[in-house]
Amino acid sequence: MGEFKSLEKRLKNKGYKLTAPRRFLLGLLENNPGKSYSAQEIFDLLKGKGVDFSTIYRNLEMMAKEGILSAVQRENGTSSYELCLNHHHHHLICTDCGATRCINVCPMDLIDKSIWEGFTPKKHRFEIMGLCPECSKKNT
Amino acid sequence: MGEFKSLEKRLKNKGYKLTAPRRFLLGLLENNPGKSYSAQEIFDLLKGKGVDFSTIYRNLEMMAKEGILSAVQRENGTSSYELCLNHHHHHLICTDCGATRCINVCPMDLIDKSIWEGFTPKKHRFEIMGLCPECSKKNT
DNA sequence: AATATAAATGCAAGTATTTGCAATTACAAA
DNA sequence: TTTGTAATTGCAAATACTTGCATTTATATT
Repeated sequence: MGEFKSLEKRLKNKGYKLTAPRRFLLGLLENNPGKSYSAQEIFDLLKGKGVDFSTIYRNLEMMAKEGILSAVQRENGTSSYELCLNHHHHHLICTDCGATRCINVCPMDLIDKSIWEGFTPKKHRFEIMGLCPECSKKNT
Repeated sequence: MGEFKSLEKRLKNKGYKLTAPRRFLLGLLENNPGKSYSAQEIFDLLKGKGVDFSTIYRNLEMMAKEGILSAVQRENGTSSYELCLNHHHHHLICTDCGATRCINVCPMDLIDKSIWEGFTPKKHRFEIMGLCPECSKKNT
């Protein structure tokens, strides 16, 4: 709740308007911490609110760019998004049920700086696909 | 050349037919080691050979699954592919000119095993986006 | 509270990706 | 070599993703 309010504030501080679609979107993510959704999934969940797909799509991209959401690439290449309340982190992604779990290790902190050889790193992507504890048991 | 022959053999050994589109595809990648191409780029380069886009698309996916090609996700989400002659590796990707360079460090070797907590890792993705040495200079 | 105005939305069109299927082709077996 | 058969292809249709633009809406200003 407090967190939710502050997310709306963050949007406004960055100069964005606080519209109904954006409230729905943040509300959904806020009420499901740790879950990540694709644009299509959010569209389905918000059916009845009359929000257009493209609006969801554009807002997810915008919020990811602004650092309000973090984007996770699923195995099939589609992007999913979740609230990014904390600091920089990566994800374990269950290929069976889709659950994600944050991990705090970042390979950029671990690798040897000598590999760059003139390359200037800006961003990176690191995701681990596999089976979550529950699905690991199921699939034995 | 020798390598090329063996790639065709690997396809046959796995039970795939050696068709004209597949020869074109492997030939192109073989002649441009270290370069990675999207399906669309290969389609454009093979214009005149009369190969359908969907054929290229499906073969790239197939060869990636078979470990003949390695798939690299570009920043915008589209997949590009390159010959995967060596062992497991990751990439530096220039966001300006698109060049890729292989690196041999793998985060999976570096991270602490205690993070799994019941999760069973199967695959992972690790890519570093930034500017290659040339583009680093250009953009100063 | 009314108004001006720039941002955001919904719609529809555009592009890109993926799939189903009938026709074709590689290749194993005769 | 010819033939049979399943894999593969090209085409076209179906999805999925992205964008342009006229209309609407949030909000700063009066």
